[in-house]
Amino acid sequence: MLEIQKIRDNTAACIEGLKKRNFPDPEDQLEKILNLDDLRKQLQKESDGLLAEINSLSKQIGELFKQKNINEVDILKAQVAEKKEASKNLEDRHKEVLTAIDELLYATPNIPHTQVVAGKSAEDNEVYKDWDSPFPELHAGALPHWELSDKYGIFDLKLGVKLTGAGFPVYKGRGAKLQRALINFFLDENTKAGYEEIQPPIMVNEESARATGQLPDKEAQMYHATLDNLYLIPTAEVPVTNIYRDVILKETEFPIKLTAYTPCFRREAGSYGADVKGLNRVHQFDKVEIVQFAHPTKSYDHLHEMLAHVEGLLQKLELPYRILRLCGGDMGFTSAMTYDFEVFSVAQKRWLEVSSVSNFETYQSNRLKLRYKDENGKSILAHTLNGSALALPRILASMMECHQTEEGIRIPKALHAYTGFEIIK
RNA sequence: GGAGGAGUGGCAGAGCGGUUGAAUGCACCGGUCUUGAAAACCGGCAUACGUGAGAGCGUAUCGGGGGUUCGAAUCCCUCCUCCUCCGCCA
Repeated sequence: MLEIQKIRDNTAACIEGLKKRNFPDPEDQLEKILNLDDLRKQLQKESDGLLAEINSLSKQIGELFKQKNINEVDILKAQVAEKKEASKNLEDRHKEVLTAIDELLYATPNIPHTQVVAGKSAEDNEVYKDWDSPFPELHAGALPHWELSDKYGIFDLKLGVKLTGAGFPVYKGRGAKLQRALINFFLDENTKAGYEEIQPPIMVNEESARATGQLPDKEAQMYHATLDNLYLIPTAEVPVTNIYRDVILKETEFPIKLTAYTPCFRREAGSYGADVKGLNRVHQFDKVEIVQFAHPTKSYDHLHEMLAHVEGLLQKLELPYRILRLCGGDMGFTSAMTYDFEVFSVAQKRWLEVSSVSNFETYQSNRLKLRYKDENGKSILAHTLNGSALALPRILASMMECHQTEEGIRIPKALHAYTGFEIIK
């Protein structure tokens, strides 16, 4: 969530930023927050004063007891009782105001970076780096991945329906092996680039889900094990980022770079058509995530370093890609800047999103309470970043479609050592 | 799942109703000494919010939440976590 101090110091810039996202009536929203914060300060001042008086009276009572001056004690006790009543009321109001502020902050998205353009939807995204070579030529009768899957027996959605429900694919044979190969390939590449491999739990508690912003507003996106009040993670970002919840780092520890493979679970109801066909949108999928915790002055350097890393992966997979910088309206709620990677599927004649790399600046760390000490010993919020490197189903689909030949699906060279085969036929 | 024990500062560990935000040791930082280092000695060393130009002051926090009391790290309730024993089990 946003820092109130930042809103106070840069109100105009915050309003500008929210407008880029088409956030309705940002002036009103921020004003409400600031007014409530003023009220909060005033209430705390009153409450602290009252508590100080109570504390002081209690000490006096202690002294009087030692002196066996019981009559005086009763007078002071009465005073304390009175002040306590008032203090209780103040505290209740204080809590209410705090809750109200939180609710408003939860409902306010991150301020986009100044370079992010205004826009309403995907059409307004900037092409940051286009694919400038010809697209690979496919043979006549090239197929979309769901038909290729039937042809070569790569995954089985109907079987998933039998076992679980729609959107839970079953991978088979070389398809399953390819999944495993990709996971290992990505983890190895990420590790080589300096990311430490983490194997986190794939269920998290409420506190973790709250800290990375899945709760309260995106509750319906997550599978919830109600008996134990645990949530299946929608992305490794949740457990991995929470490793640094309530942590104060040393400035020298930056940057912290972590990578994790996990299954991801998303309920995402409400889409239809080509968007959800085949592997385009499923409820359970595998993803290798990269996460960085960075010094605020360096976070954009790291963002671009992550970009270059993901780009390298796509090159090794020999896929035609482009990089978009998302406009304000298409960016995620918590992001300050996001780049999307898209692979062009000649078979489907459209771009498929395969990775998203974002800088959250302090939006996440504020809720996480992830800070570092600067040279003056002051606590400063760190920046958090993450990206997919990479998500499996979309990549698998892209590879199937882009590398299909009349003989079968060609496996890019970089993967041969992992798959043990060079073609799926 | 059952029975018992325990959770205090970065770590270890006192305190078990009244100047205890918390002894002591270790670690860490600064200084003295030293050619340098070590040792020794001196000093510093939690977080958040409020307030103040600042020094500082106020408030809250001893696993989380609630309660008793004029006053709680200390008593009570509840939840969580860890340890020991029994049961079950990949």
